[in-house]
Amino acid sequence: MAKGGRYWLVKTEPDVFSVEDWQASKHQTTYWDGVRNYQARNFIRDDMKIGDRVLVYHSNADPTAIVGIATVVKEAYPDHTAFDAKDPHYDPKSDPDNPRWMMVDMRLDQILKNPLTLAELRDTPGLGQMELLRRGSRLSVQPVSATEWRAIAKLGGFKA
DNA sequence: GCCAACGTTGGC
DNA sequence: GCCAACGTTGGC
Repeated sequence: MAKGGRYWLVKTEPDVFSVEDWQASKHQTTYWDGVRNYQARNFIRDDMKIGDRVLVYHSNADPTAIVGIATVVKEAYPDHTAFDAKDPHYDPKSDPDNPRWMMVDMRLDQILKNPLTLAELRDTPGLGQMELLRRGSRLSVQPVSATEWRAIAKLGGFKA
């Protein structure tokens, strides 16, 4: 893994694709489709690199929590689900010759034994600046600082 | 370029 | 299920 890699957090709704679903997938690897927000797309397209580490967050869940950690294993390529009229994330404005939406592949490394709930994260000193905790934050792919990553690793009992 | 209307996200 | 916050669309 490249040193100096970046850290990220991605959201998923467990009713749609849970960390358990992910673990059951081949080689614990999946493509991260369905991102339909330009800011998140830009992170995927421009900044996510092989070896970057990723926090996996369950949104619209009970409880909402960081539930796992993952690693980027393939860099940005077109999100083909945008071209599929039957796909829930279909976007007729994404032209296959000039794709609007991108995705990366990620491998799930670990499901946390103790999920870190949103409430718990809010109570953790040093995480005040985290994008996830910002009021009204909706970014589904967001950067995490090295400091935040270390604090969360300590809380979650995984190696930073 | 402004901004109202609309659709979506996501915590609670 | 509610609803606040947000992003996008489209009329002007």
